[in-house]
This record gives sequence, structure tokens and C-alpha cells, in this order.
Amino acid sequence: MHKYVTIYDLARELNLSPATVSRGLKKSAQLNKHTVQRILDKAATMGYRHNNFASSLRSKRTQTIGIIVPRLNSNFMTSVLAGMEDMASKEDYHLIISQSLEKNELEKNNANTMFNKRVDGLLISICADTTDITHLQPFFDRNIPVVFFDRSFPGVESTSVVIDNEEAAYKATRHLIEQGCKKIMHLAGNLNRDVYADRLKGYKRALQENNILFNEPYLYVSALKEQDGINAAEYILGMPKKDRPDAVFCANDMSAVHCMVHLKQQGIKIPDDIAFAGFNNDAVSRMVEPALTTVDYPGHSIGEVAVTCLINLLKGDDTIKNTNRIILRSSLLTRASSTRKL
Amino acid sequence: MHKYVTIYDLARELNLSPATVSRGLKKSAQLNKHTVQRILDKAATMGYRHNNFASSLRSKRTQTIGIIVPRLNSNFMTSVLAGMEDMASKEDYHLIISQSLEKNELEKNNANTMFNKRVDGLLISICADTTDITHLQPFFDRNIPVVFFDRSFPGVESTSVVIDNEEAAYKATRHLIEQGCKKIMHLAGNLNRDVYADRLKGYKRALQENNILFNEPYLYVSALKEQDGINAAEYILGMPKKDRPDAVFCANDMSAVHCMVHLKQQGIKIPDDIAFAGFNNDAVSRMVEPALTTVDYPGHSIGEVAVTCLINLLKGDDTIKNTNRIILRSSLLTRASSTRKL
DNA sequence: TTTAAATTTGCAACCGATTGCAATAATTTT
DNA sequence: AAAATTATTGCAATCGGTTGCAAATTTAAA
Repeated sequence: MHKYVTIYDLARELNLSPATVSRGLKKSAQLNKHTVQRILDKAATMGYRHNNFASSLRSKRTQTIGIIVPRLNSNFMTSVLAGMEDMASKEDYHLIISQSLEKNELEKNNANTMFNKRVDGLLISICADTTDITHLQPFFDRNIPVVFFDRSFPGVESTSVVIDNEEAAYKATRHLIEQGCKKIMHLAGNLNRDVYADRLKGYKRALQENNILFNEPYLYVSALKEQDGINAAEYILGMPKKDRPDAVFCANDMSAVHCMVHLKQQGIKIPDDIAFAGFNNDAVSRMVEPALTTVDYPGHSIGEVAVTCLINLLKGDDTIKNTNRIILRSSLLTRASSTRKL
Repeated sequence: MHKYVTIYDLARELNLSPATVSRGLKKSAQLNKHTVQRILDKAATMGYRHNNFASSLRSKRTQTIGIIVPRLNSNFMTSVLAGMEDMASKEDYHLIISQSLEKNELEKNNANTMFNKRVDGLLISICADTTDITHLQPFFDRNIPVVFFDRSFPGVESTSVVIDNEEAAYKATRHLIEQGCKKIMHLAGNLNRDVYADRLKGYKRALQENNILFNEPYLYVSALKEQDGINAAEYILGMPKKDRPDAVFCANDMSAVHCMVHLKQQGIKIPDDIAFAGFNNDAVSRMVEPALTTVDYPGHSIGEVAVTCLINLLKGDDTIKNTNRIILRSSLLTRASSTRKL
């Protein structure tokens, strides 16, 4: 069982002081280049490893960014994380990832853990049933930067990195209208989350601009999970035939796919009877038949931008401090589920 | 901007020594219960937060478990993580999660980071192109326990938590045979990974027991990704009709679904022309039409067991040290993709 | 009541890296 | 050659808990 090599061990071997070794290991310019090289060489041969605890204890920096997401289980989220990882490692930051599973309780716990682990900054996409962000207060109190991504919290001062959900939803809905649909239903998510509220707005705007009245029964709010898609399908099937929608715009792909599949099993033709559009461009959107029209969400970029933004805050860049909303472009991917031969 | 409260602050306020406060905060039995309560109360009112660095520096324990997975992006993996999280938090351990994206290079980096972060133990599911585990040597050298889960490494001494892939594959294949299929193809993953090698073995055993000769062209090895499923479909379509398989057993759901969908688009009837079975019980298996017969993989349990096992090792439980393979039960979920009306 | 035993609490030396300031050594300048 | 700079390196305090051992206090036994 090896013991850990410390800067004291190196110092002894090299006849230098620990202070010099410490500086040498980070290639301090104030040291003789030759000395630096000797230190690095010796460190390599002796198998020295930096001790983050000693370092963080003293310097009060951890080079760690905490990340809290609702769920890791989506194509979108993994892209976001990949983008974050890319940027962070370039700047020598590590990530600690945790998921709230859409439960406020867990989100609180995670925030607490992150705080105790003394992350230098926090990236968070808040979960569905979060109604206040007092659990982030410790971060605010100590000026630990927090950046929201994807789902931000209304009225918060921190920077958030998002897409224009209203616009994306508008485009998707308009596309359905252009395909000749007039009775468009919307499967919305939890309207407390601005992403879903905004998508609803975009949907309504598209209707309005095309002189279609918003029809309350065509709004179906749920958690957008597997079962919710099926329930929505049942809801549609329960309507008198003449009242059934001729298109459904869903706030995520998961619910869209399940709804679609369930309707298909009941003999409904997609897109001819009912056209479909989703949101996220998850893998399932390409798997289902017909392939699902959806909004391509630039996950990787969101991740990169969020980390960049956070690191700028850590560096004390004030120009970013004032920017409290960064909006990235998304685009509509038109596929067979909504393409009608007019 | 608040300052952090330390045990010295508490000690001063309470007229106690820092040592006593330290013990009080962890409810040491050697302290007077009343004193402990006073300490906890004061800590709460003063907003004391434990400093992990100081603590870890001294105690050489971090209460952190490192986790390296190939990809987070699957139902199976998130279940595993949820299971791990459940167990770990019960024992006051935190998790650091990272993904190798199936790249050995990244896996090495991640292992290195974990090591530098001084995780108390490591849980790892090795990636597809890992051929040696020298990057884990630092852990072995320092007796930091490593537990493999799902995908272990052949010949390694560490404990691994897995399912009986051979048996599961055997059952799936036998099921296809029972449905009357005789020309059964197998989409295998990277055969360097024992999970995939074992599934191939189980497949072969089922054939053998039913006097079906293993036919080389019916083995298709790939990375089992989206495109690979499609390629496999093309491969099948490229065969003379009479040689085409009447069933396909895939080593994961992703490839199965894409292969199925692609074949369907070419007019092949599932399950009548070709029956399908997958592996993992991912969400997509329930989404596709017809729903995919698959092997239910007890992700949550694997996670729980792996963590329990690791924590036992950390506690120095030797009975576990000798157990170097824990095998969990899996079961076959029969769905429409393989059910033939005989 | 005295003594032994058990219960509580404190002392002080860590853990390993960081950093302001001082000291020494090497170069330049006068 | 002496003085002034500049380049290198070291001293020593510090970060905040932890823990073996001793000291002090309380309780039980004699």
C-alpha cells in the first residue's frame, strides 16, 4: 500500500522549501525555469498527486462546478452535459452532477450538498414542482454565482441560458397551421415552469395570428411522461369525432410519441387524421413512425454557454453580470408526422 | 457577504473547546447528550456548515463515491444511478458521476479525476473499447475499493455486480424458438465486453439445445447504436429471401428498435415475417410498434447492491471481499414483437 | 468518607498546500 | 568596486476539522 507523496517529500528530495515546490508545481513565473523543471520531473518520478483538500482549504477555491438537473435521462440533457464538460475541462474545472428527479425535496438536498462541497459556482435547471428558490439563498448570500439553464426561475436576478420557447412553439404551431390544421391541441407541461408557460404562449400567438380561437378543451396539461401521453390519447379518443383535434403540438417528445402510438393503435392515421409535432429532438422522435416533427434544442451549445458564463462570473467579469438572459436559437425539424400532402 | 462559521466560532460562543464541538457535531456518544444538543442548536442558529476539505484533509476520508459509466443516456443507467443514490445517501455518502461516452481516453481521464478527488471508492462500468485497466492501478495500489457493475473486466479481482447475461440471452432465444422461429439472428455488441460475449453464449446454447445449428451469417456484431440497427436491417434485406432470419435477438433495445422500424418500412411484418427480442427494457421498447419483447434489467437493484457492496468494503467487511461476483436476477418481458399466433 | 471507576471535556499535534513578506543571490547600474 | 535592482527562494502563519491521550469532573463502589 503506497503512501501519498506530498510537496514536503518533494522538497526534501530536492533540497528546496515546500513553498518553492508548491510554486514550481503550478509553474510560477517567479521561479527559475530550471528549478520548475526539476520540480516537475521529480514530481513525475515520485508519483506526486495534488491534494485538492489541502489546496481548497487554504485557497478557498475548489475548481468545481455543481450541476443540478431534473433528469439525466434524455438526449437533450446529455448533450447539455457534454457541452458543459467540454468547456469546463478547458478551463480546468470539474463537474459534480446530480439529479433532482423532478422532486423539490431532492433538489434542496442536492443544492445543500453542492454548497457543502463548496462548489465555486452552480448550474441549475429547476425541477417541476419547485415554487421557491430559498434553497439557493446560501449561494446568493455568499456571492457564489448561480446560472440557470433551460428552466430558469421567474424574477430571479441570476443569469439564465435558455432558448426562446415562445418563438419555437410559435413556429411549430404555425407549421401545423400551414399544413392545413385548424383544430390544434396542445399538450403542455407544468405551467409553473416558464419553459412550458412560454410554449403555451407561442402556441396561442400562432393561433391568434391565424384567426383561430383558443379552445380550452384543446389544452391538456400534464407531467408529459409516458403515461401522460397515453392519457392524452384516451382524452382525444373520448371526444366526439367531429370535435377531435386535427393536430397535436406537444411540449416534449416523450409524451408526443406515446400519444401518437396509442392513437395509431386505435386506428387513427398520422398525420392525415391528426398531425403531430413535439419538442426536444430526442432519439425517440426519430424512432417512431411516422418520424416526429420536433424542435431541435441546441443542448450542447446551452451547456457551453452556461459554463462560459459561469466561469466569467467567477473571474469577476461584470459585463456578464448585467446580462441576465442569454437566448439561443432553436429550429424546427419537419418530419413525416406533420407533413400532409396538400 | 456572509463569512463561513467554523467550529472555533461555535466553541467560543459556547465556551467549549473546538474538539468538543467537533465531536458534538457528529453526535459522539462520549459527550454529554445535553452538550451535544447545545452544540447542534447553536450550529443551527449560527448557520454552521461542515467544511469537507478540512475534514477530509485530516481524516483522509471524503465520504464520496466516484462513478464512471459509459453513458447516462439510458433508462437502465438512470435506474442504476437512482438505486446508487438511494443507498449512498442512507450511509451519508455522496456521488460524483461522470461518463466516458464509450471512449477509453475519457474513461482514463475520469478515473484520474476521481483519484485526485480522493474518492473513498469507485464504481465503474467499463466502456466499449477498454482493453486494459491500468488506469485503475492507482486505486488498487492504494487499496481504494473498486466495484464493477453491469460491465466488468475479465479476470479482475474486484467484486462485480452483474446479471446472468448468458441465462437471460438463453431465455430470450429459447422464447423465440418456442414461437416457432428457426432462423434466429443475433445482433451482438462489442464481444470484448463480457456482457455481450455472454449474451452470445446464451444465444448459442439455446440454439444448441434445440438442435439448431449456429449459422455464422446470422451473427452481426456492431456498436448497437441507432445507425447500427439500420445497417443490420439493410444487411437482412440484402439476403436472398429464403435465407432471411425469421427472428432477431438484439443485445440492446436501441438497435432492435431501429432495425425493426427500418424493416417495417420495407414492408416486413413484425412479428410474422421476423420476430424481435431486445435487451434492457428501455423506454423505447414500449414505444415501438409492435412493443418489443425484451429483458428486464434490474437497474435499481444493481445500483443498490453495488453501493452496499462498496460500502461494506470501505467498512472492511471481509466476507464481501471474497465474493467477487454478485449476480442478480433478470426476467424476460414478452411483448407483441415476438408473440406469434401459433 | 475515601477510593475506584466511569463519564466528560480539553490539549495540542496533526493533515498538505498556499501566500505575504522577508531574505538571499544574481545582475545591472553608477 | 560599491550601490541599486531584479530574480529566486524560504519562513512561517494559515485554512478548519480530527483524534490520541490526558485532565477534570461526576458517579459508583468500598
